Amino acid sequence: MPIPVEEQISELKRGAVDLIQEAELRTRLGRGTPLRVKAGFDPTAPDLHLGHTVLINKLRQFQQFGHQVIFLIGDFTGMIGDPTGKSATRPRLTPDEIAANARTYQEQIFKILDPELTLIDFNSRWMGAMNAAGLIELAAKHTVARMLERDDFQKRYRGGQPIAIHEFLYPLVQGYDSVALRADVELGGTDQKFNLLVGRQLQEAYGQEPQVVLTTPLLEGLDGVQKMSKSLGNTVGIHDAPGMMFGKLMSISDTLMWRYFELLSFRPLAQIAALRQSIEAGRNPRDVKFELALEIVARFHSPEAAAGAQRDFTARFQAGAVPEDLPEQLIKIDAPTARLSAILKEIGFVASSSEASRKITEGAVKVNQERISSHSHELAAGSTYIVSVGKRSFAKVRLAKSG
RNA sequence: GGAGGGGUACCCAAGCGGCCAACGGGGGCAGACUGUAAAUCUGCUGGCUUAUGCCUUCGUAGGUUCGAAUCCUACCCCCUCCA
Repeated sequence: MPIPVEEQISELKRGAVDLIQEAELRTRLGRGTPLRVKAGFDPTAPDLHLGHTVLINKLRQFQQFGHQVIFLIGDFTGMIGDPTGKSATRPRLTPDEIAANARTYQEQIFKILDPELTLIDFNSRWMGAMNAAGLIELAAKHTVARMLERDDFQKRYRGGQPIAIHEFLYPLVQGYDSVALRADVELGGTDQKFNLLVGRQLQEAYGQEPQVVLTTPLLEGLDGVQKMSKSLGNTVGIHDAPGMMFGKLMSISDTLMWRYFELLSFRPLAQIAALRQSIEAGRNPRDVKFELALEIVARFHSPEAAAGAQRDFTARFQAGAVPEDLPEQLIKIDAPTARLSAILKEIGFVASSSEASRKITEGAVKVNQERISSHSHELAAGSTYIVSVGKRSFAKVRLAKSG
């Protein structure tokens, strides 16, 4: 019943950047006992997007091969703040906040992971109990020279930038987590590579077999160039509404679509290769993109929601229809009528009434499917309108006189 | 400590007394074409109850002037070279 080792390895390597060491992984898999697979997460409020799910998808693959996933919430390391990248000081979280964040994580990750094979743990469990002597013992197991091998430490050291001593503790504690958990494998993004390797070294120092390290790439955002990140506004959030999620996925380029298939789809590689061939044979890439969008929306919502999103999408863009099920928004105005530009601003379609004016000039604004060209167009209280800016922003608004 | 260069709108970057709400590029948004893709073309890209009107903006605070992003003074920050 165990899945053949080579089959596991080829699937686990899919989309991965580093696998250190492949031979060690092969040996461990060959023993036939489930591996303990660890990945660490911030204790801060999770607001996951598809970029984060690349790693979680990889955890899922391990589970499908019967391995044990340990979802480690770094509530202790959170006190330090990972110095990787910029060091925005983190506010200390209370135990209640941490517990709440852990629940949010569960809610999100169990759309991908199997709860039966997922252990959620907190590193404060062992780090909170460690005393100063233990910490010194831990610190004695690593050297400054090795620490300075890390790219950003090296740059800062060379550049005369300060490095606080406690920043060295972050990789040490993260590495010690692997010791405490007796991890067989640790997963992380490519930016975590150094920290993951420290885990290997520490396990060795503590007399354990060093963990296998597997890193996953940073997913490109919707623009196809920069990494997916909230601050760049190129994300697909896993809480995005079905229609929104579907639309965003349809808007990616054909090239990027394959990257998403590789890293986000659960389809076997052979099936993806077949999809590629079908396009070469003349199939419309849009239809293949539909398949991707359907799969992802179904994962985070439901197959029905995905099918609905596709119908809506088709109706909207191929037949020019208004989206189904637009929630009605109630806008209170204090006069019998209100200027359209003010309403557009009110519902957030434009940032200012000047922008609203520009959009009207551009011919992007419609009310009840009619293009509006007057800057002083008025909407009346007591009526309901479908207003839209461009092809993506639609709203159904009902105006009511206040007071 | 000494010498020099620089801080302009989301980013880069012109402008160096009025024609500057500020060239150009990037990014973004919209229109056309499409497969809501890409590529391409076009327009827009401070704010204000659209006004050939008003208000705010060119590191910060003052000053000169009819008039300053542009000149002067002080201050803050960044970079390069020398010691």
